[in-house]
Amino acid sequence: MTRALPVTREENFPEWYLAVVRDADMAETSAVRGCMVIKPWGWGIWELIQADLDRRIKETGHENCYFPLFIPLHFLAKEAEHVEGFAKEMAVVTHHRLKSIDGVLQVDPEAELEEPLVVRPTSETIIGDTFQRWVQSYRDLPLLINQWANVVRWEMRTRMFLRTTEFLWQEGHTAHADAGEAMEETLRMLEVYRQFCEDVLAMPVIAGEKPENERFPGAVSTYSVEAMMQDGKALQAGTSHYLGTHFAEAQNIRYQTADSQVAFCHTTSWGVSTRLIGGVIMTHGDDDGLRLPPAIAPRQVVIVPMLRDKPEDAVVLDYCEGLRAELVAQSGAFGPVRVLVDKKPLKSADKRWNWVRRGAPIIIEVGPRDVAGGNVTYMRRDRLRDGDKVISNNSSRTAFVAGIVALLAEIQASLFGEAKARFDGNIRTDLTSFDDIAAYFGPSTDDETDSFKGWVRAAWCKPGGEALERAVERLKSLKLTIRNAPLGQTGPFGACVFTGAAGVEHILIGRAY
RNA sequence: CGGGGUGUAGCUCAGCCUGGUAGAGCGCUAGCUUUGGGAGCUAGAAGCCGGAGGUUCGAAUCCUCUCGCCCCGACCA
Repeated sequence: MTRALPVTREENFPEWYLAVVRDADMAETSAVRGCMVIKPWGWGIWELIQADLDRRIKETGHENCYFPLFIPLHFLAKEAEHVEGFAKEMAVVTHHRLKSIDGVLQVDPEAELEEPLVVRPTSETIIGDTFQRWVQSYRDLPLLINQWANVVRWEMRTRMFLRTTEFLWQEGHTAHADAGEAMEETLRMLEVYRQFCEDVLAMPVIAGEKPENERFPGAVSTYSVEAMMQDGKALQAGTSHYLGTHFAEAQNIRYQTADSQVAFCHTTSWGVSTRLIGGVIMTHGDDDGLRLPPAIAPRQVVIVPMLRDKPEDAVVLDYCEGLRAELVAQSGAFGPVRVLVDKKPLKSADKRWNWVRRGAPIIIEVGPRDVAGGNVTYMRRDRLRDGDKVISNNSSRTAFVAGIVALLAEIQASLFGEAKARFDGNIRTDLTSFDDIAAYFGPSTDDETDSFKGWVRAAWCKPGGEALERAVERLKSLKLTIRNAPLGQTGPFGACVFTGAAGVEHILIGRAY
């Protein structure tokens, strides 16, 4: 049983994940603790994610801006809950100069800033400060802004793509005249994320509201899209917050209404990050490496010429180039087909497996026999093997070119279908008491290689305050968390799994990243 | 910040107990063979053994201090 990775998902899921990141050439650790170098293949995926999502953000009326990396310390002090939420994980700039002292380069003690600057963990405060100047009248509303940026959160434990000290994201920030509009915006962007995850990343998610204890610091309500990884754990793939007037009051974002009253704006914020790439890996990856949905594959078709350092090579290369030209002229839902002829002076078998690990949706191998017959011999990354044997598909060149757009769409759909079946098949709805849940998930262990459990969908009475804390503590003893309360629920609901009282809605419970 | 582990070639690690001045596999480079599939053989390049101090004729190895990284816990997109 030979696979392209040194470790299988079954053997050790966390190690498998790291092996994919490394062997698919996506990213590597850097000299800076917790920060990663995103390599061309990983970056190419991110660029495609950005391009598609950026279009969706603009289509819903938003404009891009850029705000500073540094935030004056006193900005954060304004919203109490917000500070408390982030205080423990901030990078702080206190000096502006270095100096060589006794031949050692060090921070110049005389160059201390009057007020420290924090490196943004998120930009609510500095954007709020700007909005306060931009918003004067109801005619300025709604204000719909987005930015693509890096942010820093000084995390104790990091994991490539899933949780890094510095990460990349987009953060949308909007200001509205009233609660209704702001809530509509919050849910609109949540729906944009849901569609994006499913249609582009081929990653099924459930959109819902986070329980009180999982809210964004300073938010009135927080919503998320939650994806299920292949080890059964949940990944929060995107969030959208209704901030009420909390930030507006803290930062004086006010406007004059049509009848000359002064009112506070209702604001929202929403974001997705490079974490999505981690979600793609753990949704679609297999024991041969990454499998990329064509929509975000930097190269959808890779042509590997079988070169032998002989004169015949020229004919093979010509054929490859001709095929490439015909393929890139095809265009479908994902734009013009992205094709690479891999001419690197490596053995063709090595190149093939490199592209298998990277997850290129279609890998074509061209030898003299294909050239002579006008054929295309290719592998589909979504259906690579039959048992241990690699499946080799054959087609005439003309038929292959004519069918490439449909084939890519089929691969996109098949990856989604596979993930969706696993997702739907692993949400238990028949566990109606906490004891059932405890028995199902078993005792808490430190071993991350626990068997696949998926999630539980159960009714609860939506307690708040201390009652919620007690429920959360009980779940915590099983390493479980409440992921969200799915939107669009209809009753009736059974008894609350925590208290036995009448349930008011369903929540999703599972282990999480 | 608590508990555990670990730093030796690009990577994974052996050597350390019982001090004598550095090894393997993979990768890399070159040559030859092989050629519808993750090949074989031969030769070669590559490490002041995390850092500082000490013991010693002599330290990767023993002692002291220090730094980094990994795993587990508290925190999180």
